[in-house]
Amino acid sequence: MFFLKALPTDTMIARFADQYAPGKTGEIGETLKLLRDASRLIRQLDAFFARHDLSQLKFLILMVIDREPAREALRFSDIAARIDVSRPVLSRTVNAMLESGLLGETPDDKDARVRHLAIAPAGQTVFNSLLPEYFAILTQTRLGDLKT
Amino acid sequence: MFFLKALPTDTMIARFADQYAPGKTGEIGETLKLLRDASRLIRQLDAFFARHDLSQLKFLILMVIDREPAREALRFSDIAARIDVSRPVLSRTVNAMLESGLLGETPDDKDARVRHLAIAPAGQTVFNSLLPEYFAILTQTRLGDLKT
DNA sequence: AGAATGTAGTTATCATGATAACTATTTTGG
DNA sequence: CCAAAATAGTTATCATGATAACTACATTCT
Repeated sequence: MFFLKALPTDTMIARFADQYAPGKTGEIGETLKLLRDASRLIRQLDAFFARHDLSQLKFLILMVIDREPAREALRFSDIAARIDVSRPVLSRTVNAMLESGLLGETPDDKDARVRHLAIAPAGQTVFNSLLPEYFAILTQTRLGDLKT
Repeated sequence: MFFLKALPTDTMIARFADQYAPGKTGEIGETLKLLRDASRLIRQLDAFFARHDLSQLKFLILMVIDREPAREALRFSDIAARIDVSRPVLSRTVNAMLESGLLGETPDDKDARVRHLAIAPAGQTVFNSLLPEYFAILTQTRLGDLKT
């Protein structure tokens, strides 16, 4: 993600927008500001995960398995249903996490296509160790509260 | 961008967060919601630009040149100063826009390294034609107002 | 003047997102 | 029971973001 460093001033927005969305200058400014703040937060999170040889997606995969109360493992398709990412990317990422020992895999007895994916001990350790800073970043950097 | 489809419930967040950021459950939930909504808006914008053979970055480049009141062209480094993107990506994108006729280039008389980049007629036409829908997307999809 | 430093932008390489088309397996329906 | 359709996941290819290291030109300092 990236975005404008300096947002358009309301005057600029009005110059553009009055013609197309009259009276919505303030609303557009608000939305642009939130977009920019979101892009900054995403960057902070990406940098944080990269420092720990992880990525947002890998972290989310650990999270959706971990947060499932009644189940030890999720199927590939269950993970896909919970995270808004394309299946090929999920496939690639899950394989990398199996390689690096963050996840473990068991086959299905009934259906040879299905993969059951669980958090491996190393993955649980990493996940637990990152949670505090993850929440710290989320609470420090409230969207919409950043200064312009 | 991508994100969780279903956000963690407050109960889940509390289960994770109370240990690390006690009492901040609501705040964390808010931030996650905004992040998710931002990621959806970014997707909508990306899809919109892709339909018109453009990208967010190309559109922003046109915008920062267009919005400069006193100047016809900006230097490469001026554009880099206004958009929060890496120079190599900017370089690649500007070159593509020159190729496709959205931008025009003039050299600097004093400094052979410098490129002055202006919006070409075709670029101006495209930019003007996309503005209405761009603003429509920004106002329709207010961040934080999307339903969960 | 000429070496050293600074500045403008590029090249090379990688990471991580997407879609389209594919293989393999299971289920369905005549 | 077997062809057709549905489902699970992968492969191939591309788009677009990043950093590190580079080239080329300009400026500074002795």
